[in-house]
Amino acid sequence: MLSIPSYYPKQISFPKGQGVFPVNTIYSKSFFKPKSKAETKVIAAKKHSDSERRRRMRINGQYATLRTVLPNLIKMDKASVLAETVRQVRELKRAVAEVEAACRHGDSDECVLPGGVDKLSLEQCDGEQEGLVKATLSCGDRPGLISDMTRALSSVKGRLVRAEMVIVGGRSKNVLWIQGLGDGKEGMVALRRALKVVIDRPIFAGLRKRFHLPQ
Amino acid sequence: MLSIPSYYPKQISFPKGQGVFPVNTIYSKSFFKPKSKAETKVIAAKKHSDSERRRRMRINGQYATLRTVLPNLIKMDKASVLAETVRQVRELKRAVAEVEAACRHGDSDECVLPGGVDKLSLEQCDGEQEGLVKATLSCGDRPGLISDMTRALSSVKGRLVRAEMVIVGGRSKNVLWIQGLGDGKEGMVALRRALKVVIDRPIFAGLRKRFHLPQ
DNA sequence: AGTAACACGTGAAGC
DNA sequence: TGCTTCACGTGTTAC
Repeated sequence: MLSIPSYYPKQISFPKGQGVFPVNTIYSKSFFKPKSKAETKVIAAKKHSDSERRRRMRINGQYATLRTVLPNLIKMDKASVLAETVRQVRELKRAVAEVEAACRHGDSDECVLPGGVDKLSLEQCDGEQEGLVKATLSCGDRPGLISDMTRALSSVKGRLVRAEMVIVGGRSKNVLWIQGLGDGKEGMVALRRALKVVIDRPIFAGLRKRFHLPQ
Repeated sequence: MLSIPSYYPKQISFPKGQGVFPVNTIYSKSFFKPKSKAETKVIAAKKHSDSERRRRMRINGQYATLRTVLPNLIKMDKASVLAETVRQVRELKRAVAEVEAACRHGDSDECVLPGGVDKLSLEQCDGEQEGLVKATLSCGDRPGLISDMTRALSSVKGRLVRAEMVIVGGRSKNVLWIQGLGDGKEGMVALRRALKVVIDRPIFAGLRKRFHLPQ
């Protein structure tokens, strides 16, 4: 534990100019072009220590940010800040993994019905309506499933005229009626492909990849 | 970017013992009790630089751990490691918050049915069975809801003899028949209190508190 | 007192 | 070559 020492740089602690030679921030305003060996050395040293100070400030700035991002990090020394960060990051990753697992197949005792198989079928409705297609898809329910379906539909030409959806036992069954796909089979193909993506998308695929979560 | 310099401490870089006076790890095995000013000074300096080295090792050890915990941190200099950590931690927190929000009320377009109000009602079954109580509770579905109910039931005296559960539209309706609560109304009161907790529990309350998530 | 944490400047090494 | 990053030892401050 630490109570933020006062010797922490309040601002930019500017050069004290205590060198033997006149040295300023621009590192060489000397009019004598042929600088002496000693002078160049001092200038280089100054430059060096300056950039080192900048580096320290960069690092300490990130420490400061880190302290604001995660709780309970203020008043901790650097080593503890890092250790606590590691701990909390692990916890966060575990949390995400757990939530994901919970959303994927619900609680174990919640699986009263057999898992079922993901299915997708398209069907041309010959009847009163012209060019009406009925799409039936069933898959595991997940947050964002309907959003994904909406997005998929907006990527094809037709428009949704009716929908029936039911979620039970952690699975989702959806029947969609789409009109105006076009005459050829291109519309059907595109629709099938788009909906296939929705069905096949793993839950939180992005999260899993981004943070190297298990499974 | 950085390609892991070779001057990284391979192992414990032990004292080189280059001082004017014999100095070892125990910092003073000198037989001459009245240590000279100079000697104590050197010993103190050694001690100081040693503890500083230990501090550095502590910090660098945590950097190493951090590099293994989060992806894409290897081959990054310290400042970038911290910056990337900040970025990824923010992303993780956002992810948890999003998932939580998604699980809390589903996607906005998923709310085709009115949200409904959380309800809990207990009812004494007068009939063939002795001391049978029917509890009906409906609330928003969430991961762990059934676990919570199970826990709640295990905390009261009676035992579950029958249950009906249905989840639709992100909401969960549950009817539980409990037997052996006891004759008085204490059993009913306890059961109601336990189930009330289940209904009122916010989703992922723990996560939210632990990581200071918004809302 | 003595310990712990920090900033600083410097030499070394890699690109 | 210069620029960057690091480890190191030291001076300083706080408890």
